[in-house]
Amino acid sequence: MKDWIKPEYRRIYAAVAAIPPGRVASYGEIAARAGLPGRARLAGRALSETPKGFDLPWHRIVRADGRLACMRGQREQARRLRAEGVDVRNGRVRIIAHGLHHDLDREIWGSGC
DNA sequence: CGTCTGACTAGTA
DNA sequence: TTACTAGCCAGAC
Repeated sequence: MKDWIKPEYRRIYAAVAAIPPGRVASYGEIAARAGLPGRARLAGRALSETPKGFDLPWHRIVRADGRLACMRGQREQARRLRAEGVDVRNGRVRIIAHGLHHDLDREIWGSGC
């Protein structure tokens, strides 16, 4: 079993684990938060090789345009996201509402424009 | 070494 | 909206 994980991978896993339930983040966003800007593919690779023992919310990672990653568990990903209250329609989520950049709560409860 | 692949992204048409 | 491009970079061969 793999014991030594690259520091970059560990930071990526940490960034993924930091995503709150009901929110989603893109691969690029994860990479940036891990101190690896512009390396979205690395985030994807890291996630595809998540070692056992890392119980990460992988379903909260989507592509930059909101579409779910074209992978084996796309359906499972949609199911888990919906279970967290994320609106998934036709294989994509609304980044505007669930992305980390946007604070939905503030929009609802704030003073508006 | 070179080449291909991929859970990616931003830009252009 | 989709399709294609260049840029990206770690593994596998």
